[in-house]
Amino acid sequence: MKKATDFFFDALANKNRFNILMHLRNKEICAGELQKNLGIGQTNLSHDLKCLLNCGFIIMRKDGRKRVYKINTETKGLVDEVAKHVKIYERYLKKCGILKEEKNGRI
Amino acid sequence: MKKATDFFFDALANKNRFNILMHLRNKEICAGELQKNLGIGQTNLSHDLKCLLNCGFIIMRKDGRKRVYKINTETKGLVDEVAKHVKIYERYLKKCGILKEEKNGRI
DNA sequence: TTTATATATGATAAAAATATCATATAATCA
DNA sequence: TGATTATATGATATTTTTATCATATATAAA
Repeated sequence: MKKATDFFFDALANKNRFNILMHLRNKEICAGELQKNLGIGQTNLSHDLKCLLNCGFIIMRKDGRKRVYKINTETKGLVDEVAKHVKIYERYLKKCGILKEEKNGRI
Repeated sequence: MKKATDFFFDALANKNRFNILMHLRNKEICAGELQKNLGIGQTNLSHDLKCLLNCGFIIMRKDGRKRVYKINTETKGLVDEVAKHVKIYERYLKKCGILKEEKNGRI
């Protein structure tokens, strides 16, 4: 049985979803615009936004036929914290040797 | 090409690896003891410890034929922060509906 | 009230991560 | 030195995650 921490990382440790959060750090954006900015396919984006929404990381309001998304305060704090840590450990992470260098690639 | 953030989550968002960090939050432990406490297989544990070590999240010292591991300060801060956030969002995460409820299971 | 735009849904294919297996090394002790 | 304990390594099987496809719905405008 999965625990809250498992769900937390399932939600956050996804490239597309984390990118969405990064983009929402300082402004509200509608789905279509996110799609253009991030280059995520429409279907994936929709699934990912719903996930983030259901998890409570972002909030949504309708504006005509668009849906406008905004990050919530605590999540913004966490995303900033993660970004900070990534910067600190960047050089180690990139030469870990256990984590795969490329998607689908050899170490 | 993977970026630092991708490696960061590859390293941290792994159940075993995050559990190891949780266990190392307040004390040093050797590999064998971690194995007993966490119920991870020897091989996996070894791979995971090496990963965390290479990423700079933990440090190691040899003690006879044992290897004793300790979390570093910044990582401890991050792990605590994550634990805090998991607590805040727990109820939402568990009923996301997009994230799978069980490994290998239906939503 | 038909058409267009914006986004959602669910099934499955494709890709990636994790666990397991067999074996290797390193340190200590008899 | 040979045996034992503690841990590491690399290849591959297994499982899980992510992307894609086909289609649906919701809102607005013509």
